Amino acid sequence: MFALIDGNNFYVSCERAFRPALQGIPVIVLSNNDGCAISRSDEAKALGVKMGQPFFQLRDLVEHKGLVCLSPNFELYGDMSDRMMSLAAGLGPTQEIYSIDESFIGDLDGVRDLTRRAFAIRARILKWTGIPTCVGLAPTKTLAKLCNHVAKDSERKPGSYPAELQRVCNWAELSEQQRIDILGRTAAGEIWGVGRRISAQLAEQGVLTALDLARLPAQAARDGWSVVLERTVRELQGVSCMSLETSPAAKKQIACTRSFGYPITTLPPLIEAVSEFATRAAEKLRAAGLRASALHVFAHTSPFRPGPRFYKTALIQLQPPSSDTKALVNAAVRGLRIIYEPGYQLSKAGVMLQDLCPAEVQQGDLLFQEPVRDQGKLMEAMDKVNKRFGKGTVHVASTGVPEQDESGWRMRQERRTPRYTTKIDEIPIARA
DNA sequence: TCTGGGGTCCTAGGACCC
DNA sequence: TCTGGGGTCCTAGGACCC
Repeated sequence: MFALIDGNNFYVSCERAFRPALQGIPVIVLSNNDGCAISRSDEAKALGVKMGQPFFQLRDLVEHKGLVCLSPNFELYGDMSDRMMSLAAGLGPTQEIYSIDESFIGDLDGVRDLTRRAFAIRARILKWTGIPTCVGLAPTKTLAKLCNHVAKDSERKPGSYPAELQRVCNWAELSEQQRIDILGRTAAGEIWGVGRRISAQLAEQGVLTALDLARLPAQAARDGWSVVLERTVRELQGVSCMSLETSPAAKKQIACTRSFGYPITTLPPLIEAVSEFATRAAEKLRAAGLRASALHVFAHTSPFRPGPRFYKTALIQLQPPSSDTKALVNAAVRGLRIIYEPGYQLSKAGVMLQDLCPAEVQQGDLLFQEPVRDQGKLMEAMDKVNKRFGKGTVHVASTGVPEQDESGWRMRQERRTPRYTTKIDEIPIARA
């Protein structure tokens, strides 16, 4: 048996935990650039705010319906997540932290009173962190996800599922008829692993509900789609195909990418932005104890706006593999100069580090020893200073950036205060 | 004016090898 | 001009997740 415990409207719930005045009103948390909604309270969902909906489309709701928009505070959410996860771990012997707001608990076979224990854990999480959660319990991860969805929706949308399944839904305690009923009420696209594309293709074949999907022969799922969908079908049929990943897999890629507040049309601000991304990425790389052998840098125009399209990436090999900010910034800027072409309104850029390897120097790996040792001290000192005094206190200068620069990127950097958010002092703050 | 950021996995197709 | 079959590796692109 698996449990899936996850926080309801997680980022909004984190904000609410410290600002009770946000309870009961429509609230959303916006993305980095205040670009779009990334977390919505139930009230905001009821107003029709969609996940990922751009902020500028929400003006009316802000003005006329009292929608409150908050800029994100990812450090807070990370802290709250840690607390929630350690409490959730109390439900069973093994835990997989699947995302910032979800964890699977495994090896629950034979645990007595599982449903009651699940209620107790969610009550404890609510009491100690202020985060409301729902729990799905089932013999496969996919069904646990479904049960979690049922637990949430039956509370949020009365009538969608039987009311007694609110908050905690245990597949093992359902009758065959109840299971069929639940699967039949759930759209195939709601199932974990079935996204927009595949659900459209399934619909063409007459597979509309989770029940239809569960009744699809596994081989047909494989032949018509892929082994991924086949696994999903089997899991819906109660055959566990996905095990618990208790230790996080080694990172394969580290990225830092951003959309710009304004389109960028010239090279200097782009160099500045990309240098910043490479710096952030290098910090993450060192924090993970890794070096990168390859760096991708990309820039592109907005897919939402008319005009000439530009979408290019450069791949720079790093030999020897490095975690040195100077080396990574240089590589990123070099790549950028290769792909850059004037005449485009660039909306987004980023740096991705790939082919990661452990930072420890292997015995006999003489080639790497000198540079790694030298870089190490300086970078370590930089990380410490930046951790203590704030991001970017010490940084690597990029070549070729003019002193004065009135372009979009800098404007965005200076506009630290979000375009629209509820001011912190307008809302009472609970005890920390 | 304004549309997230960070990931993973799978597959198809090309290059290359014997 | 005719022109095998099987395997591996790599990469790009697609699809998905939160």
